[in-house]
Amino acid sequence: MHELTQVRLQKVNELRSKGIEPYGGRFDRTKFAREIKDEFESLEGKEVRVAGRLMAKRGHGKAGFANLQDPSGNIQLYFKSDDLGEQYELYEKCDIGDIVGIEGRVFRTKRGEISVAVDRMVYLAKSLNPLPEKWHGLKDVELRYRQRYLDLIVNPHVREVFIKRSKIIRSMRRYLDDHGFLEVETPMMQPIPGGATARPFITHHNALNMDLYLRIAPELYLKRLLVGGLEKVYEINRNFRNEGISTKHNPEFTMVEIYQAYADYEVMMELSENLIYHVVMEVLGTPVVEYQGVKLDFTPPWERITMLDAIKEYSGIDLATVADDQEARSLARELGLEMDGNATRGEIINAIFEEKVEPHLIQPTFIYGYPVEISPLAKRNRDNPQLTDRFEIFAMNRELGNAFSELNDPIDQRKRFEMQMAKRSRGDSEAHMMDEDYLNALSYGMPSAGGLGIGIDRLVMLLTDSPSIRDVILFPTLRPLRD
RNA sequence: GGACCACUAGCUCAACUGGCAGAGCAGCUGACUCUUAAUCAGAAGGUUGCAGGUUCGACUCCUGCGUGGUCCA
Repeated sequence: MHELTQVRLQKVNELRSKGIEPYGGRFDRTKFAREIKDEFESLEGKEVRVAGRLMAKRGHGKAGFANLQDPSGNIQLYFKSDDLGEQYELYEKCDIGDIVGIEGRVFRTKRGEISVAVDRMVYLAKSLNPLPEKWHGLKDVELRYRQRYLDLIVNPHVREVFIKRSKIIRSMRRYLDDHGFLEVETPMMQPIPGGATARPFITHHNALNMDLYLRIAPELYLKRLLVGGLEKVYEINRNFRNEGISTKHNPEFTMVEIYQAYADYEVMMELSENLIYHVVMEVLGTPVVEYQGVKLDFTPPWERITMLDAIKEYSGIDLATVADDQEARSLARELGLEMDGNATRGEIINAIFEEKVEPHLIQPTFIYGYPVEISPLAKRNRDNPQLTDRFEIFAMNRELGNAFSELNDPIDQRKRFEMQMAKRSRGDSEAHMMDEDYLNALSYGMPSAGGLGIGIDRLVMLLTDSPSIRDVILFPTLRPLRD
């Protein structure tokens, strides 16, 4: 045990031996720090009760100051031996980091600082471990993630990020609720993981003696609800993907998925623009977001461009004339792209897109017309069956959302699953699995529909100017510490 | 998975080309009844991420490992 902790434990014992409880109970706060400052004119001279954590202490012999931090901000406390008598010892025994309840009178110091002159103080929690440094805070990123509670105590900006995250999600919910969508919850543990291209986590149910997968997406369950007649549904919750960790990927992350019967992908484009614009305006009060020094304007309408046109525009390559897989592969070789020997035309188009176009997509943009091979759940385009009525939202070179006209033809859906199964048998562990139960649901008739998914963490990153996804997830996935 | 970088007191950081491990904050002792990064005086605090190696001598050089970060796949 550290020496600093021992000193504090000793203080706990001393307090107890004097009949003072270091870990108090209920304390009825009457004012927040912010309120005392805002309402000073009417509060001056009045009694208030505040509670929070002591963040600084400045002693002057028979008087002293401290700073109290509560969720609204900071307020200075003034302890005076003349006022407190024997209780002044409570001040002398308190440490930075202690959580206390204070009763006192509001006043302004000679230097102009609005303060509370303490008449009574109770310990609500004596802190045993020293807090990080008051001026520089906690900088070590590893410690910030492992001990997020410390990060939240000493780095005010971090608190703001997570408050903003909460506001973003609340705003999104309210918008969807107000537009007639029903929030639902579908299984996080699924017998067949579907709805995305990703490797799942596996877990085991003992009583049923069966393996279950943590979901990679809620999509197939939400579409079963469309079959069931719930025509406008959404779900905001966690997905789990068993893949690498980066500044843009965490194994568990939050998505909103939205489905609307009788709509299509164009309706979902409008919904995307309106929803995100609404959220940005409500949370930031301006449609222009500055991210890492770049200004992003979310005012609708956003640019819309097909994947093939975007490739032509940014690389000069015209892929419309590339007819089959064979031709696509030789083109990929010419471009120096490392592709699997079995790569299809659609996969190669996508690879070229990622390489040549994505780095240019800064402002919010809809890329639409995705190849059918990489879109196993999307409806084919009427005029070009090699493409689907699918789009992705890009901003700041990264994918923010994914949407399409939902494939509701059970025969075509079976073919798509079979194509995916063929990829699986060639060793692609990310390819979709066959889901007979889902096909059965489709066979009862699923209304035509548009579906949309938006990555909440990535949206929060943009709106909070956070460079890493770990800055917007309270407890990002980390390896446990070994002894 | 690969490359590169980081790891020194509770926290934030120093330590030249290999030559006595140091400062600020926090903590401790003392002074101080309007300070606010309070001030002043004093004492204390270390397995330099871990394990090896080279060397008269390693925070520093080499190898392996751990954790984290950035970039790439």
